[in-house]
Amino acid sequence: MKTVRVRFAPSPTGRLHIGGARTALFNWAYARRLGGKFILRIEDTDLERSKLEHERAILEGLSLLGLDWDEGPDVGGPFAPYRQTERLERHRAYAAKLLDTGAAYACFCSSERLEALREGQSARKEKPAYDRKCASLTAEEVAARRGAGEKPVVRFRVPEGTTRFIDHVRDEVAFENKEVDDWIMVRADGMPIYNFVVVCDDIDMGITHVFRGEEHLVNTPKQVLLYEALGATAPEFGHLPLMLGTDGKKLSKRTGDTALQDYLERGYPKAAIVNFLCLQGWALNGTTEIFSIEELVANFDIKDVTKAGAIFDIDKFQWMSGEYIRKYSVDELADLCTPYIVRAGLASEAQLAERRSWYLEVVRGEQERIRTFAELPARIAFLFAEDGAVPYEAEALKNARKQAAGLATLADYRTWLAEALAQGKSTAELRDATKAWVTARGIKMPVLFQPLRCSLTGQPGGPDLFDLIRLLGGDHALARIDAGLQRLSAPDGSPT
RNA sequence: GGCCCCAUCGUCUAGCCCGGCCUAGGACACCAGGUUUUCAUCCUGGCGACAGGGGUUCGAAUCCCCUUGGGGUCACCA
Repeated sequence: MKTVRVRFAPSPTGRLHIGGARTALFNWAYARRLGGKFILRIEDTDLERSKLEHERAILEGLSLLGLDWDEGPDVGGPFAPYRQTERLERHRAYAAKLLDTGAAYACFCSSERLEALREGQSARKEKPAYDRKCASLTAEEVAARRGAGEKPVVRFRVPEGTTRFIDHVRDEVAFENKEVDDWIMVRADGMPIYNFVVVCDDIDMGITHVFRGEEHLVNTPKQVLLYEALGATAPEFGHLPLMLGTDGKKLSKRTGDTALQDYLERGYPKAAIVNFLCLQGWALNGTTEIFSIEELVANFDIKDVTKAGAIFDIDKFQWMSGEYIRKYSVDELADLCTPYIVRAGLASEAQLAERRSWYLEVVRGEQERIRTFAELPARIAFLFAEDGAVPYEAEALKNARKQAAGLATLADYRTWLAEALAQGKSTAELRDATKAWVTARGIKMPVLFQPLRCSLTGQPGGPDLFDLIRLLGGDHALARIDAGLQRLSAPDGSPT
């Protein structure tokens, strides 16, 4: 059994697409499961759009997800280089060989002619295809036109017949060759094109399995034909179902974030991203939703991948993210959230470090309420607000005002609390004593707690109020109650 | 439009390859209760699908065909 060699071959023309991340993940898992090699290759033959910064970002994204590669542009390997533009010599040699055997031919048709050709075809409702005008040029003609300075493209001469290949996701797929156009392998400027280089490099790098997105399914016959023309054995394929937007179409910016980076910035834990990606087209056993990347590796098989496209369900993703958030220790979660708090401008990293134990309490209080790291700042912003100007959310205000006796109760409680605080009551004592105080007055808990919560936090929900009083500090809590007494009686609850 | 791929709850899926154990299981979302000082967490319950039609078979979500629907792709992009 030959060693499995799979690759992920992104083009550095933008940020890492979330679908690309899943493709990488499945390739990686397949290699790791079978003890094979996972190779990273950069497809940068599109000189216009390829950028080194994109390449760096992509590598970084993969690393963050915990995917490591055995060979690649940064780590090298036995088949270096791993950037396609650095392999031009090899590609040229293959092209020359194909030209030599007649499997490919030079084509001098201009872009303009091709465009006109296509226009005419589609106007006549014919399928757009090259008319093979240059397919029968003699060697002499080609040489003459080259000599005259004309720059031809190189086209693949598609033979007759039917092309079949193994697809591990959907069994065998077949295409009639007559449906395949005489596609361009090399541009007029000498730069080879994707469908051509990918085959050259996969051959040179000994790639045994090609798992990629379903949008490449129609490219496959072109490539398989090329393997045959080159006398090479085609690898086995596996076309992964597309990740769809809520409109049911290929995930695009129209319907949601498409870049891995977007989700990282939105504060989804990496492990949650990996876990969720697994579920788009694959299932561990149908009942286990939460599992680790190690479990993926131990159980992954390309044959178990679903055939149908999967709509990216952000609701489920957020739920899963929350599950991961709750699994962290408070300490870890605090560290993970820190950048988001800093970015929101609530506090600097140094300030949070200074008040580490306070910060940990804050995080502990919100851990079961947030689903992403990025949700924390908005939830705790009230802690950093001016006592007299805590923003009141409409819902909080409504809840507070629903209590007819709320204001009077809060006023009385304010006096009682000041006294209790002065006595140095602990949080637990304060909590118990307050409940006793409420009970003694013969009123329901919310009568006090709603206006109190609104005054203190301005939010309709949140952690235990006595934990909050400790976090705020007694003086601040009292100041906020004083402000609340005023603001709750004002028509719009605005700070005075 | 041609070609190709696909088709189980609203969504992600298990089951399908090797028909019976499926009165189709799980999860998210949603709804209703419970717990709670609120929100959240947590717990309980509910809603909810084999696209349609033909076959094959004692028996089909599972096999075959057709229809319908959806998607992908038709570049000197990848």
